[in-house]
Amino acid sequence: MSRRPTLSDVAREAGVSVSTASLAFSGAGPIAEQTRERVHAAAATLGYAGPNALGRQLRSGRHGIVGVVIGDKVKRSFRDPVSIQMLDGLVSTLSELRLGVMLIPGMESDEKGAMKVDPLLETSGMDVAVLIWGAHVDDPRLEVLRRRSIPVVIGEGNAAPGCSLVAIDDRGGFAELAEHLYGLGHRRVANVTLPFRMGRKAGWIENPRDEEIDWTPTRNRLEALEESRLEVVATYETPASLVESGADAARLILDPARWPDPAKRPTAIVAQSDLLAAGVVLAAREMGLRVPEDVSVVGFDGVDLPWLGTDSLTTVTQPLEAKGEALGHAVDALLQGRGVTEVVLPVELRVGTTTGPPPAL
Amino acid sequence: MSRRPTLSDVAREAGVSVSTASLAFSGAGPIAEQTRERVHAAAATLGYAGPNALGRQLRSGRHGIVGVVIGDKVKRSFRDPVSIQMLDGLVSTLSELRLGVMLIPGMESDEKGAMKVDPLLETSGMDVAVLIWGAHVDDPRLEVLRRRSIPVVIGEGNAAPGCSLVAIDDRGGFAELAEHLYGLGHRRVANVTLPFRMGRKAGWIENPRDEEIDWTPTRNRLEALEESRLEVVATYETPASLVESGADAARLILDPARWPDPAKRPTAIVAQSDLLAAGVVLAAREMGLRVPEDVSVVGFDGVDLPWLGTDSLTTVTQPLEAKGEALGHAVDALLQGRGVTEVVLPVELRVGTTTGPPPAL
DNA sequence: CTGTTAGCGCATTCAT
DNA sequence: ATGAATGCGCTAACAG
Repeated sequence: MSRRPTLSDVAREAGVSVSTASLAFSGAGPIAEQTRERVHAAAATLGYAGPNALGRQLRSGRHGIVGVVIGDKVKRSFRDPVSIQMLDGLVSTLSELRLGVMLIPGMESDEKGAMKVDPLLETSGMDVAVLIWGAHVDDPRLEVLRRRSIPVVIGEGNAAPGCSLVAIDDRGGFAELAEHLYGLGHRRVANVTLPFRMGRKAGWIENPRDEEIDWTPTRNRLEALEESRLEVVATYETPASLVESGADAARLILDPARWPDPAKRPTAIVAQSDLLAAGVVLAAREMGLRVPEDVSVVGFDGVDLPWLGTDSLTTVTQPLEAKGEALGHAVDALLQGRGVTEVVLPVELRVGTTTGPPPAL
Repeated sequence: MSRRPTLSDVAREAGVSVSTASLAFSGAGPIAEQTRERVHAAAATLGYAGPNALGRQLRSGRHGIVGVVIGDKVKRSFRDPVSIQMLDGLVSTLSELRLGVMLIPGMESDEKGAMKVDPLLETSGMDVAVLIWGAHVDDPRLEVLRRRSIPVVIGEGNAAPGCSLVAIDDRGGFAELAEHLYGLGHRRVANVTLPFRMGRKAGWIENPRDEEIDWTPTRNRLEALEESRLEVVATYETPASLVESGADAARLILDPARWPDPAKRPTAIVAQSDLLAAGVVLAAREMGLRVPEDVSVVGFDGVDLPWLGTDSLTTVTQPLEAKGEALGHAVDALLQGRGVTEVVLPVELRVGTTTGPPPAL
């Protein structure tokens, strides 16, 4: 027999019924030790490697797979250590629940620029989907998932009806960051933001209040800063949380030509992520400015930036692995029928070496 | 009816047989346009979202899943852009083949330090497994996969019997790198290597030839350097391809106290990866040395290091995405029954700003 | 403790 | 062009 042996082959070889053989592997019922051994022996002689996953899955109605929608190409999504650490927590947690993580790029813009949902999301089998970077309004991915009745956990995004949510207190974090700067004596700051929504280009934002901000972290962090005691004298939107983008923004913001009146120039730059902030620091140095003597810089996330050398960013740390674990627990709750859950995780201000009092005029 | 509708529900609603309804969705047979529409209409009224993946999978014997074994925790594996870019090519290629990628951490050392294969690898359903960072001798993961008769594609590792392989010409690349340095006038170099095998600590290697090197990239690159016209005056093994590890190594290598006779000190540092090389550059600067005036540095991989500023590493670029695609094609070949394949991808020397003539004595 | 029976949802024969 | 029948591999009820 050249085909892969099945449970019934093993049962026949061991001289027992299929259901008994099944019990010998699953242990989900009473079985004589002797019988069990006989079945395993038969399995060994036949080279049977245990119950076939497909059969078990069909029977149980479970795929054992959680689709993780990263929302972009892998290399773009995972250039950011934030995603990776979160994914780490998620994978570990789900692995213990015997659930595998399937990566789904999520959405691609085709030639005409139209958004196309990844075919994997349309057809591939999964028990739950996790949108780690949230959903936007009228998100076509959410529609697909709803049509397929696949329950959804959203990380760090707009709460969507019927979806579980794991968020962080980024408003609170940004408020603390602002207070820290205010306390040091800063009054005027520039803001380097994350993208407002999908497919944005870099550029100045004249009036942030007039913009439609589809991406929750961006909106929360921006609003928290606007509501602080600091005056935001310039806002620059970046297309992605990348060092280069932060550096580009800083080069423009710190250009002396932009501030004919030194009394109006910002004394600190608030970046919405650590990668952006790192770019700001590098660009500032490149321009001959000292951080924090000439300009203070703050970020958000609390990721390790080993190449920043001896500096450490003043930032707000978010519990990335815990966020991944929380996503995993939300998945579990859904699968256990415990329904939709919502969690907001705390963040913490971490003062580093990139902030200090503003320079004297 | 509160349970999810099945194909037979749709068939009944449309007044056709199940097999006809199946054809209406798969298109794998002749069907009247009218009937097809009727079935789809019935599906719409019932809220049927297309054939259930589980049923189809059991029928076809295919999971539609490729297990990608990353060999460590996600955050450690993916701190390296090399893995990520490769994964990107792999995911894109497989996505077009309607195959999902399941992430498998692979192996963990338990409390006692014993290696334990990830349970997902033991039980989770997958059509093919990809070991992106190769296999070692007597790799327990390979044993598990062989027992389960899951075909295997190995990236960048030792060829294992019965497994497909996608490798790069890193020997050739390192030979070119060495020639480049030799041509500039260098004679003595220090070598900062990748780990020799799993679970290694950082440290000097007295005699590399005496060491058992379980990891192919490390071995290839090391041997190619040893076989070059350069004299390797010091070899330092790092525990991982990280900026910090490179910096640690460089601090020791460049310590003047180590080289009482300046005629013997290395004039260039050869790192086995770009991340290591970047760490070397940063540490050298920190120690007040100019690169390349005081010491030349080369790396390997050709990844983007935006935070290196205006410098660009002299390195060998490997086609990372193409490697991922090649892994995907190897998977496809296996699935199509085209059998085991082996590919070696070319690499290319890219001269940057971190190499120059050695300093005059 | 073990065997019998009955599906899980679907795609594929083979008839008609 | 459509329908009836079969089985992919397994597990859960139930009967013994």
